[in-house]
Amino acid sequence: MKVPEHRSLKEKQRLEREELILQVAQDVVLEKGYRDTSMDEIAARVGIAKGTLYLHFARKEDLMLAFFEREMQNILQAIEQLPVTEEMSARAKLESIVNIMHKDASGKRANLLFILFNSEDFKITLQQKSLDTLRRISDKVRAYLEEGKTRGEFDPNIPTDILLSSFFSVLSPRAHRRLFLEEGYTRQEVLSCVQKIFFRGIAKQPS
Amino acid sequence: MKVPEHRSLKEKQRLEREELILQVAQDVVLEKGYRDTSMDEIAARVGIAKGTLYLHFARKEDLMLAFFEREMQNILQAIEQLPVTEEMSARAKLESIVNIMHKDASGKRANLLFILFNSEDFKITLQQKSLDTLRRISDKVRAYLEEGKTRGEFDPNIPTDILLSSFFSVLSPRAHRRLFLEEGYTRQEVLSCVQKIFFRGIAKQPS
Amino acid sequence: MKVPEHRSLKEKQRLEREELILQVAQDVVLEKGYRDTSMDEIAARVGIAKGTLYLHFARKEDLMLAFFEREMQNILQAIEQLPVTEEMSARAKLESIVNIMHKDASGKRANLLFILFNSEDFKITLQQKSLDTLRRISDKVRAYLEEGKTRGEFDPNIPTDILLSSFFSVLSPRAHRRLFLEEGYTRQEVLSCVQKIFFRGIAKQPS
Amino acid sequence: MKVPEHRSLKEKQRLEREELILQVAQDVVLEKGYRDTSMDEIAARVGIAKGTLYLHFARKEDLMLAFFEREMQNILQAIEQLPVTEEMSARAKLESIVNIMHKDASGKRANLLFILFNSEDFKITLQQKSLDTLRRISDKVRAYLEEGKTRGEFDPNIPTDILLSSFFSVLSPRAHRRLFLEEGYTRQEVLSCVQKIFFRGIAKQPS
DNA sequence: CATGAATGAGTGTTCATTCAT
DNA sequence: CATGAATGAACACTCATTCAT
Repeated sequence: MKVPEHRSLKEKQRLEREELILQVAQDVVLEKGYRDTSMDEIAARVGIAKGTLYLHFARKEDLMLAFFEREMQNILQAIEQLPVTEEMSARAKLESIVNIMHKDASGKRANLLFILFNSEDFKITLQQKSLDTLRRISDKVRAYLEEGKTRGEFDPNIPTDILLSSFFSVLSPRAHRRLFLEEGYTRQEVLSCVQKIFFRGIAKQPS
Repeated sequence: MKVPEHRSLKEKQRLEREELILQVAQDVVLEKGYRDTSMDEIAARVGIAKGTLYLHFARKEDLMLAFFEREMQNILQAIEQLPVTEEMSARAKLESIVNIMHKDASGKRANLLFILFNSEDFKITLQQKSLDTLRRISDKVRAYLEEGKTRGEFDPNIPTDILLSSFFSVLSPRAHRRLFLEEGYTRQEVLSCVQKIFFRGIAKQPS
Repeated sequence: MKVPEHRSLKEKQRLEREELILQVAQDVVLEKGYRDTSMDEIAARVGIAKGTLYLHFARKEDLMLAFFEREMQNILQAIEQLPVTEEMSARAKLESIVNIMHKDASGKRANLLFILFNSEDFKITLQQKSLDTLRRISDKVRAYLEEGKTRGEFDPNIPTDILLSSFFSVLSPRAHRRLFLEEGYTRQEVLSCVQKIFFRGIAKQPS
Repeated sequence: MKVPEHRSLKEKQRLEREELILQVAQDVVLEKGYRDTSMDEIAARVGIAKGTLYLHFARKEDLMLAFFEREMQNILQAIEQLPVTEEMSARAKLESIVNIMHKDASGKRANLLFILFNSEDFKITLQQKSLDTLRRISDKVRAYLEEGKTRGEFDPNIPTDILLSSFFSVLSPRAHRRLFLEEGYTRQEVLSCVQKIFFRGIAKQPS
């Protein structure tokens, strides 16, 4: 009995520390970007030696990928736990997804994902590991878009690929960053307008 | 009289070289990204010494800023030279602008702007220098958006800031990159669908 | 009575483990060389914690020295247990020694000694600890060389030191490695030729 | 005329510096071995910045290879410039080669070659670059060994490969290091004895 | 003005060694 | 006694920037 407890204590501490590292790494990446985030700085901010960092993540890449993946997992889980009923419209379902993506109060999550997503270096990592979670999220959205088309909610003349691409580009929280940060709009306000635009835009046209 | 002429000759050569540097720098950035573009490589490709590069641009940042600015200038000029007549709808005018942004056959221009716009390092520079041209382009778009509202083309209930932000996010050529590169759509096809979505989305609703 | 037994049991276990460590260390060194053998890997292969390794050997050097010494001890013992009769020629005795050095079928032993003997790092250790066993082995060879001289087998005009040095350089199994590995000669073949050369070379000249 | 002179001046300085780097690198390698020789230390001892080192040699490997190759070239050249006449015996020719290999008063050259030759890391480099010079030297020796066989000087029953391997192992200056350094023998003395052993050993046996 | 050699701070990563548990 | 997490010095290599010529 003793050993398991002991182990799980250590394991718990390990996970806590790993969590801390991920948190710090996120902060630094948010401040400085992927390239300018050095393992040195992360270690220093966490308050551990550089070598210790490498005990948790064998490469800088892995660390970055870890928190990217974690965020994607969070999103995917939230999406999968969404209460979807038959009578809900496709639009309502997609709006729930948008809400999840924007939920993070500080907007950190979205920024982070965006930074990584567009980092020249990270893209390579991403391709190599071909993140499954990413695909599953986008498949979910695609499924709802197609559902909307068959239900007669959305315009069937626009290819689903293009709808998907548009969904992520307009509704991406990053896209409208400036509005919150500099222009004083609330997230809610922006979100509701942008959704309005998108869903009107893709709505099935009265024949 | 002599000296000025001499000077202006030199000045002309200087400008020609500067132009060449900017061209080369663009190519390299397109190939390798901001961070992986080294001053060495630019100098080598231009065929001048590295020191000479620094005679034209005191920092790497400045060089990058310069060609960013130049592209923006090109776009601004094209926008300003657009043949706009009174009877043209606001939508038609905005579509012309979108065309300009996408015109560049290879998509080079758009890629370039996007790379810089999202480069971790360059963002800082951009904020510091607060590019005037950028503002003037966006002012132009904003003006047309507002014109559309007053003309009854666009929904007056959506704040212009949000329309603007949406305009740039959906219509950005970069947003839909994957569709050309991996999914086999043509630029034209994507563009026309995305425009349809956007303009329908912002259209004034029948009361 | 109890405690000593207990102790000796523990002591026995300790020695067994030490033996195991030495075995594993040898294998790794043979595979990867001195420098690329990490304490981590040895510990992992033995199945103990890294800290435990340091309970047995305070430094990496010491561990390496230990198995070097052990091999030398093995060789020395084998040499000392050689059945030497009065009527055996000095040459026959020396040939037995050569056989011992080459006996190890796989050539492991010889490779190992050579690796350590020529390892940049290890040489320092070797000098500091000035391995006694090494000297005893070479003393044995020297004794036979001198015996050969007095018996009239070997040329008395060549200083024994030089004979000794030559003995180890020509007859070293490592010296002819390439011949086995790349040229397809058998160990036996090479050995017999090389011995022929050496013993003819040092034979007393007919006056 | 001016530019060429200028260039050749710069070029001369460059070569001088490169020479200095090679010298220093040799010294450090002799002191510490391949692995423990750091680029930092070489730079510091030369009195230049680390970056400057990399201006001359793009990798540590290249620097090491450069002076290895240089030494081999020196030896090869000396061998090729040897005055060989028809009536010279094969043995005489081979002795000249041995003399060249031992000529270096301090024995530095030989040590250096040996260190590199047996460095775990450098071997890889050597294999990749498959040093031509090395092969040409050994081909020269092999040619003389075979000449000796056909002339009836050397024992035709021993495969030339084995003769070659023995030649380099017995006659290698490194093999007998200890004798000079610790036992007080002169190079000349050792050399002459060792040659005697080798050439007697390989001599054709009276039938 | 043009050059390009020189700089040196900075990067990710490794690994022998220590020590609290 | 055994553990293995933590350390931190060390390494090869890069590149924007400077400056003597």
